[in-house]
Amino acid sequence: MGGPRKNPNRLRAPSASIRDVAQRAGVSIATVSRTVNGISTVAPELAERVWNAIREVGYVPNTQARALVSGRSRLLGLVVSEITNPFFPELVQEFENIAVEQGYEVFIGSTNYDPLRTESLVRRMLQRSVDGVAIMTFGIEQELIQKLVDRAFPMVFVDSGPDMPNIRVLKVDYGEGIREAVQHLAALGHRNVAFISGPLHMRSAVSRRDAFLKSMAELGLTVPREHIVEGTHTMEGGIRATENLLRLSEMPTAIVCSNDMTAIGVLHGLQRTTHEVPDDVSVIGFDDIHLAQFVLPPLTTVQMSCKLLAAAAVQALRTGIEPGLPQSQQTEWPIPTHLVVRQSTSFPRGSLPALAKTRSTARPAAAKA
Amino acid sequence: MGGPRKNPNRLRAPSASIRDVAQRAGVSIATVSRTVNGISTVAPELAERVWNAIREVGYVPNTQARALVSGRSRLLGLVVSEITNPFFPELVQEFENIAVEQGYEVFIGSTNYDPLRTESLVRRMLQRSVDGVAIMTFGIEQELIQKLVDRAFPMVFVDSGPDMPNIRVLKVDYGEGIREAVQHLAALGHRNVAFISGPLHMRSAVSRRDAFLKSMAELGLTVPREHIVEGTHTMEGGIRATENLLRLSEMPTAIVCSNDMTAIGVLHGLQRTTHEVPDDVSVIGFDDIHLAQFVLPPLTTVQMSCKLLAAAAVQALRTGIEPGLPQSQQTEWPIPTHLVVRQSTSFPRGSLPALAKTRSTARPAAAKA
DNA sequence: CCAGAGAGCGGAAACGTTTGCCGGTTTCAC
DNA sequence: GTGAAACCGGCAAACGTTTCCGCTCTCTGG
Repeated sequence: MGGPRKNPNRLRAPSASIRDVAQRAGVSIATVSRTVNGISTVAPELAERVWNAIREVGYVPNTQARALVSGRSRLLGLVVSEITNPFFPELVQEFENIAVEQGYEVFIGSTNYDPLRTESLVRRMLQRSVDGVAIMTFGIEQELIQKLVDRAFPMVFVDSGPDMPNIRVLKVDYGEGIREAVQHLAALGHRNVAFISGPLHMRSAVSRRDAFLKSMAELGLTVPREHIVEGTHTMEGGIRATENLLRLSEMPTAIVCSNDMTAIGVLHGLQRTTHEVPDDVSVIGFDDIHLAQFVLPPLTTVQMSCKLLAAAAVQALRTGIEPGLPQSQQTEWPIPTHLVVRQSTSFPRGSLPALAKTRSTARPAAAKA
Repeated sequence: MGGPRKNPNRLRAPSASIRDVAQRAGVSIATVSRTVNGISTVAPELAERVWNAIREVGYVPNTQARALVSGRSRLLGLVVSEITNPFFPELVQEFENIAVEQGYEVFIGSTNYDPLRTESLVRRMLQRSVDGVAIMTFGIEQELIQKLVDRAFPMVFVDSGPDMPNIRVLKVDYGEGIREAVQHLAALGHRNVAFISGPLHMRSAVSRRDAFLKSMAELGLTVPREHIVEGTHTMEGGIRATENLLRLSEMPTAIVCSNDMTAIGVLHGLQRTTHEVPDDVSVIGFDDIHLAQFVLPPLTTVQMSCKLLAAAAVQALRTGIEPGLPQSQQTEWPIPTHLVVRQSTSFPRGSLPALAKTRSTARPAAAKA
């Protein structure tokens, strides 16, 4: 009978420990441990007895003790830039699902673009001894990263991490999806396409803009400088940028946005000034957040799959954490993007009026290069 | 010089331990521990020496070991219903800020309204031995809760927990804010006000609807049954509910919604059918999510402060965790709600046209009972 | 001058695991 | 029948803390 506990000042009655199980099953704690961890050198009928004992005493392994002795916490850090931006909760959700599936727990934190906050966040993660961390944001202090790299700490970046060994990077193929978007517009007859970028101090925002310019150039389409406006990746930014575009002498017939929130802002900005989408102006977003399906009109957008992103991130981290895994040498993980055509894009205003009537049935598919 | 570690198969080089500090400072590990934990029986100059040593060797206490021996993880569980619903990220953010401020870390999980998922989530939290959990959602299995109650496990519910001892409840005062909303509308001249509720299996949704009916009754205003429609607390639900209201012979001049996403859906539904807000119909939301300020028109809404909610939740949990704290007997924590007037409400269509012109300057403040 | 109290510090036990090592039992080929 | 090999399972040493207990001083009061 498990004797009385020695330490009287603990908070709550501790639950059954490995010793209780061992006693009940009539084996040593080592055998219980091996059984729980699925180590094959335990005889089947003994394992059976252990499992029964575990069920009977209601044993739950103590994570702290496990982590302490094994040096692994089975905890993954996930750093996002702001959790209140609709794209991130979806990512967090998927990341968590996948991590849990693989037996990990997730430690989430958002930086709010604040370097100090970021630093303290990473520090807190290390203090909780996460096994690795996925940095899905930008602007983290170089110095802090260097420290982690030196300790061979598993890290994953999105898009473009610092160019260091032992760092894995999820390479999002912006070009692919954005080319599809541009070609979709071109196929519809648009020549005059504007782009609202994200804040240009973000490398991902720059990548998206450059992908847009490249795709336009490929089709021999020029983009006047005033048709590239800098937004903020928020609805407000989209609204403001739209106001600027509306003031132009030659308004574009289509607007491509660096993310969906911007595009939704554009939708609002246009509706406010009684421009119809897509009849007067076509709008394309980027990300394919959940909301994109439910705005009016449903947003045509370039999908960057949260699921793929999350799955790649978890997988990449695991290759850094668990030595035996395949792909452990892979440092770049490609993430595809694709156009999803909904109802915010159509023929340019005034062109092909006959076809425009039947637009909803005659939706052209995205053109492939 | 700290001899070589015994266990060769750990992942990464362990960082400095309490022993390294002790050695460097020429004291025992007990003294280091006492210094770190601010126990006053350490002589000042010794403490000084210890702190120096800590800085020199870059010591960071090992959370796992701490938790193992002290029985406390300084980890709080936070269960929300769906992280992708814009209200929750804001709550999560605030909760995290406050928890971290008080030296806790947060273990977030979302149930997606799935009882199975909820159960496994709570189980995972217990396995990570959280010190307490805030359940900001509904539909959790009674049985599971009972188990936790039996273990005197600190828990906080929003709104209405099971009526059990040792459970703390954040009592949101829906009546207050909703009365302000209704009186604001009545003061503007509205008599004919509809309500779009949340899913009625949620007790909070029922509470909000009842608060609305009560406030209307207080003013002697009747609400025909078809002016109460059930939504889903999502944008889609708001759009659908609006479509239903528009089909009615007698359309309401104002619509109060059970949450902001619903109200935003209503905005879309009305714009789609060329009804102007607020000139044709006034709309009021609930929650005051960040987005509410940025839709067009900016949404008049009842604010339920995330910050207050989060602060109360953390504080209530702490009273259950740390024995010495004041307020430890308090089981109900009141959360006030208040109307925030923006631009989605105005005089009813057709009435007071002269005043309506100057509406933006003549905005009436919320009436108090 | 001495007894007793207290302050300040160190030794060591405990927390609940994982895992290296070793000893015992079986199996099988010769 | 014997030896080696394979297989299983137990012992005990870690992991890095907190905290109890007891020892040594330094005061203080008588």
